[in-house]
Amino acid sequence: MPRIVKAKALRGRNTVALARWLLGKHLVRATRTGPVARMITETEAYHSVRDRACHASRGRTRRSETLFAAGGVWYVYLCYGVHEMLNLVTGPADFPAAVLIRAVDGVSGPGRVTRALRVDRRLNGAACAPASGLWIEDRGVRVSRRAVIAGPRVGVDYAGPVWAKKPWRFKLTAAPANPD
DNA sequence: TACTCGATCGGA
DNA sequence: CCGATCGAGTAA
Repeated sequence: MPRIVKAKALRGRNTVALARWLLGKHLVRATRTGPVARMITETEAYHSVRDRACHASRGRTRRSETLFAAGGVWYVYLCYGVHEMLNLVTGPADFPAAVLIRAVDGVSGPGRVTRALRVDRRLNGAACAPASGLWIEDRGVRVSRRAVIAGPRVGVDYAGPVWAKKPWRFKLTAAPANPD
């Protein structure tokens, strides 16, 4: 049976480990007709002010403020003036880190994920919990180590070779087996 | 206030 | 390959 992932689970572990851990979990969106769940299939980690690809690398600003919250809230921002990007803030308070949801089952691309689930900046700073209408569930999908491929993050060349090359993007290579 | 550029996507 | 489209960040 589904277990709602609580904020506490997002505060202790390293962001990179969490990005991998989130694969196979379900992103759940409340709708008029009830919750819609999509399995997370691709993520990227953004970790600390040192990470030049992380929006917090320029310090605590109006936009990056959400990244400094304690893990368990959503960070949603507009990219290229067109696409809403959905991130899950991780780590303890005042440590800026987040995981970008790049794809869910059947929906490839971060801009498409938010469009499909009707997510926009109104959810920025909101809790990852049923109360906000957007949360994460563990539905028992098991993801083996070799079902995951790690690679460099997409579209962050501007961060310089050191950070652009970090293998902090995680993707399911094949559909993992479902329980039951 | 005046720039520049982006954690993307869809169409030429 | 290129345009869309707008807000954040920076410089001034």
